[in-house]
Amino acid sequence: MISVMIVDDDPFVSGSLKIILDNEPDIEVKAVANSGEEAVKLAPEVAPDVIVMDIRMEGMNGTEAAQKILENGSKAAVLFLTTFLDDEYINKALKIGAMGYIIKQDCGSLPSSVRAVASGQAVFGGKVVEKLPDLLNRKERFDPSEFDITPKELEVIGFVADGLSNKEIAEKMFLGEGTVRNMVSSILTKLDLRDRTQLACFYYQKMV
Amino acid sequence: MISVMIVDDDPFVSGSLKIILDNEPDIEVKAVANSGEEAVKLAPEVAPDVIVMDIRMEGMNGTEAAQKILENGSKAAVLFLTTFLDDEYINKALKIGAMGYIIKQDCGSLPSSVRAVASGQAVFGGKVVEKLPDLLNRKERFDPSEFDITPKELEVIGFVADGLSNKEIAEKMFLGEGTVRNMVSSILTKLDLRDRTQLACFYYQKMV
DNA sequence: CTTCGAAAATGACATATGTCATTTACAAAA
DNA sequence: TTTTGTAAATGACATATGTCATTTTCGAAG
Repeated sequence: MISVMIVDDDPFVSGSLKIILDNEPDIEVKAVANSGEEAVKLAPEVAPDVIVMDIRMEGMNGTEAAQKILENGSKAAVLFLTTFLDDEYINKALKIGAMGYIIKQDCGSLPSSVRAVASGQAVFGGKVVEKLPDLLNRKERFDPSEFDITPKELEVIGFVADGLSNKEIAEKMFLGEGTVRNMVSSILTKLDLRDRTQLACFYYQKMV
Repeated sequence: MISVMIVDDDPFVSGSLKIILDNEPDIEVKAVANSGEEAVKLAPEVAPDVIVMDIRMEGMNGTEAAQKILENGSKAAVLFLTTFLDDEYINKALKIGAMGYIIKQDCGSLPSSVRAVASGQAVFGGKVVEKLPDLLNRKERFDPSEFDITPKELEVIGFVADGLSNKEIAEKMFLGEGTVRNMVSSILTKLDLRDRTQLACFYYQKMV
């Protein structure tokens, strides 16, 4: 028997979820919390196997609540429900160790998702997983040609973003240190940056 | 009733999987293929809801076979089995639109994973999902207390990673420039880094 | 061959940076 | 009160960095 706690600040939603899950023979809804705060309070005494939680809530939101709960030593698998496909939320959810992230709309698959999560697998809604490859492959939001960045300069940028000094870059590229210095200078001018640290920041924020 | 096709070049494994799945009342193993090539052939006539496939196989491997099958118009949800945690494979699997990626070892959860996949959710083995945040944004968890990083130093790190100079940081924090300089120096020593650019890189790779 | 132009290199310079030893300020503990 | 520990600041120093003007190299175009 899988014990579940439901967390949603909309009573209608949490009620519906309870009905859906209680209808399953091997799932039992042990508690329903109407806020993140309440969930944090209830979690230790209820000790559910799975927490089904809305990610958007008034007051303490889902990720915050889940984080607190997990910090408090709960071994529950957290399954987030959301109406939105928000990269931010996905990232946060993954970071705090959530075991699932599915879309409210397809609540028909909720029971099987709960079971999978309870058995230690991670579950993501189909639409969510479609986004993963893009996130994985770090798409560039930056077009080097727009700024007249040459291929060699692009290489230098990469090295700077690896934390290498001009001297080290020079060795890697078989160039003089002064040359690299000039190239960095040229890059900074083109990108309107001040120093190599800003260049590294730019790289991680806009390029990678 | 969920129809399944099993693909594994090890007859013992595919046999075991068949037994496990056939034991479920709502799952039916319609076909067993012993190679990627065979799977590609069988898929159109079997038209399974779910394909449970080993990712490492002689000849055509799992991702290649799955790609072919999906290209041929199959609407099956592909659930990969693997003994390894290989970033390469995860990436490929996600890219071609696989709906699951779980570890052979925990085959106990296979039925619930199959159900979840069949209902349109994506499933990842627990160990796999632990890797996702890193893959998603190259961030490992970093515990400041491990390195005796003080809260104020943490703030400085953030400013450095915004590309601010020591002077600018000093103004923001109402400190002397020299003080900030010392703090940066202290941080670099603690984290075993050489300069602020490396610190910025560290921030984007390990923190945030 | 000569000319041309881009890439590479050099040298000089000002500034930012990182390290270190030392001092000051200040609050908590004795 | 004095003592003590820590954060903050200072000053000195070597080095790295970024800018700029200039020169060299070298291959392609004439």
